[in-house]
Amino acid sequence: MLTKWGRMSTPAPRPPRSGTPANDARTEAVANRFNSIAIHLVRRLRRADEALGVTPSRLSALSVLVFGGPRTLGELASAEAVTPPTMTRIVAALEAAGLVSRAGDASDRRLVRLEATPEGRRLMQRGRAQRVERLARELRALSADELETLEHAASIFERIEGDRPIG
Amino acid sequence: MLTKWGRMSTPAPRPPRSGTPANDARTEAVANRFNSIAIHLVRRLRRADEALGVTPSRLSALSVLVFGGPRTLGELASAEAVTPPTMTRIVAALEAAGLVSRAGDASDRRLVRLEATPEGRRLMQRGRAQRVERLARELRALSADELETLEHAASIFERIEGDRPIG
DNA sequence: GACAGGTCGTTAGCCATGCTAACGAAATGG
DNA sequence: CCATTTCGTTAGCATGGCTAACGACCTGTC
Repeated sequence: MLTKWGRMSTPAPRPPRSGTPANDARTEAVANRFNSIAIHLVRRLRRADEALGVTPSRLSALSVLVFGGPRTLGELASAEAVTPPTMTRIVAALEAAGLVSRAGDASDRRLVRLEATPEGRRLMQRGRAQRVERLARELRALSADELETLEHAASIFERIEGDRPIG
Repeated sequence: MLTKWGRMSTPAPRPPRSGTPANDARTEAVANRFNSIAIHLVRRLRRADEALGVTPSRLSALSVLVFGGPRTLGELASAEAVTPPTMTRIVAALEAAGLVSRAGDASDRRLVRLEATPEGRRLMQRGRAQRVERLARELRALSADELETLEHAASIFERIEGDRPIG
């Protein structure tokens, strides 16, 4: 369930591996906990990104271009799981900031191809540490085992979400 | 770094337990990955909550009242890590929906005390499964070990964030 | 070649949620 | 009593979600 940090500290019981109702309750509890965690992480992220002068959604889109390479606006919208009008707006801001450049497509004149500018790339590199400094600082207090747990959990989430077509 | 799911699959090296630069890079990488995960989870959550007719931020605040008990508006804002004006607006919507009730405080007339209504409580219970059904469904494909990893990771995050005063 | 249907990105409008600035009411402390 | 602090609200702005509508372009069929 969606609730405050620390309120979900009731550990779910260990069910068998099969998809039993108890297992369903367990996965639901996990999903609820991470939904709450996500909301608070995004709020934290928003505050950290203020120092960079770029918002989380914009940086997320820029990151796709920087690390995933150039793509069309529709592909970027799909990759970021938002509608094209939303991405149009985000890209317009990135362009205005000189972080993304836009070009047509020779084979299909409807398409808008987007690419990170050198400045956009530099900002991703430079801002990388600043953006997550606060969270990273708190993660430093964790043991290596705990860090490994988080890394493993991150991989699980990325695998789940990675099922989506990248385009 | 903030990027698309599946792009952070490069495992960080295993550093020693001490706070070395390599460990700093590792925690930073973990922080970056979870920041990206959080953005996408919230987007997914937003779509799921549409069925309930209540937005994620509102449900998060309601959840605090339902499970954490009544509190002042300022306390709720603090618990949710937003400013009082923002919480004023969120609470106004919850009140309009009959999910939260407001009262004065006998010992300090400046204070506004908030409490979940029976309807708010019922909605939290009823909507619980619906809200995270999609993510929970995907988590069902995980092994028990993986679920345990996620549960452990959730507890770590909740501990980090739980350091904040609840008020 | 003509045309219907589909695709792409943009514009407009609406809503929600963050923030800051400003303010009035109430409480606190000297 | 009065200056300062605290609390919640209002107003304004920016951002980011969405849907609806539209024009430009592409594709497939006749």
